[in-house]
Amino acid sequence: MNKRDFKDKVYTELAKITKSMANPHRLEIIELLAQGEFSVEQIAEQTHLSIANASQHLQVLRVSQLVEIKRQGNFIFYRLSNTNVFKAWKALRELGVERIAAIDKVVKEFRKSKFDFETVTIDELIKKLESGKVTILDVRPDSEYKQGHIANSISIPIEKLSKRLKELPKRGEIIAYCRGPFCVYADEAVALLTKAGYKASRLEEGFPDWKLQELPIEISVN
Amino acid sequence: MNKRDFKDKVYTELAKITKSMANPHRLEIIELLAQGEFSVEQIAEQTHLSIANASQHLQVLRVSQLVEIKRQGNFIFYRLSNTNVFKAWKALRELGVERIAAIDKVVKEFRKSKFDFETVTIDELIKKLESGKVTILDVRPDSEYKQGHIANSISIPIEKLSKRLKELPKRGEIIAYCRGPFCVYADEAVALLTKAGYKASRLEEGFPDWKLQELPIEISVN
DNA sequence: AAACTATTCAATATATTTATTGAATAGATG
DNA sequence: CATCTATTCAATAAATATATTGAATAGTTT
Repeated sequence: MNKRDFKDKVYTELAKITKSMANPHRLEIIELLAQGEFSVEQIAEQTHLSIANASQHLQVLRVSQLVEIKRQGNFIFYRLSNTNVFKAWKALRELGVERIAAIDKVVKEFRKSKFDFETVTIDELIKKLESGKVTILDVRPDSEYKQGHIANSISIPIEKLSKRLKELPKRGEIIAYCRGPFCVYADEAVALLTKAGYKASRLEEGFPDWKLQELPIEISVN
Repeated sequence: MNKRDFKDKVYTELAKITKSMANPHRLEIIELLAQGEFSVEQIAEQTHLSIANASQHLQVLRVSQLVEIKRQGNFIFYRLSNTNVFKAWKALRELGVERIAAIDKVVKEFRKSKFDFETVTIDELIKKLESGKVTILDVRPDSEYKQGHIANSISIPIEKLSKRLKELPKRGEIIAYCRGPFCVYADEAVALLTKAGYKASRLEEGFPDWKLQELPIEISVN
């Protein structure tokens, strides 16, 4: 094999992997799977795809080895095959937000139009935890919380939050978090909490970002 | 704008960026531009593309804002618009090498068939620099060396190495480096040096990886 | 073993991506 | 101002990606 053939092969393979990520639905699936395992049906529902279409996209990800499966009862559960997959998604996400004004604009405008609150980064949250009284609130669905959450966080899925407000301490500050920067559960939570008189803000990033930094997490067993 | 429209817009924009990277030639161009600035002609030559084809690929990268241009005399020079572009490429590269056996296999087989030497990682090089006598050798073309190189490295472009061996100290160890893990200049250098009786090995990563870690670098002015 | 269920496959039409060719352009040089 | 040169554009044909539909499959449950 000569030098040129070698390069062609390597870049072609790398382009295949990149192509397998280069689709809006597949990126959304990757972000979802960064939370844990999901069946095809769940993935289809969360991403607003038909089952057959979701399955096709999952096959693409599977061929390029970005996801793995596990059979459980009648269901097949998909998960990311490695943290490197999330790392690549995160790098693309950060490149996009920083480079493409359109993305930053859409995110900012959507948030401002509906919520307009300050956000807190992971670094800022770490500092807050050292000094003050902070309650960390996980507003993702229960199954995602169980598969891994920030240590000492409280789980109240967003759709139950309005009825379970009394579980939260009135004193101190509440930081709500969810799947990632494009997930709006935490925004909705902050809106609700602020209206109810709490001092609340959202974590800019999501649980997978926290986990990637090897910050303390908990997993529910059974 | 509702939640779904918001998500669709964000993921569509991110997929556009990802698509703009998802081509073997464009990935190769990105890795090349991580070394510095190049004219369209130079890019076409380095990547074995026709000028028109290279130009088209560069337009794709330009539209998605991954590269920027600068006019100088008759030439237009392209460069990466931001370190986030290299970060994304690096993340994809590492995902590929770790996930896709085909890539790792091609790289290992190509090296073994022609060279079969040990490699040194950046972390290992840092340790070596602290303890022993190490000569760092940059075998990239002169123009790339000038645009940035590892501090205290010696520049001998690969095609001149055989005639300039006497410039290198016989005592101690020589670590050769070039553009990145898929660049073979450093492999060729190690083969040549070993044959000439030097103790030599190549740096696994390339100059951009060293720079990204904010390790000491030098830039030639004028 | 039959029935059931979640998932995958296959076929199709449409849209997008790619390399090639040759012409057009914009800016520099004489 | 005319000429030159590096780069870009436009048109094309071939290849690849996508969503939809309905049928097929593989594994579970009864």
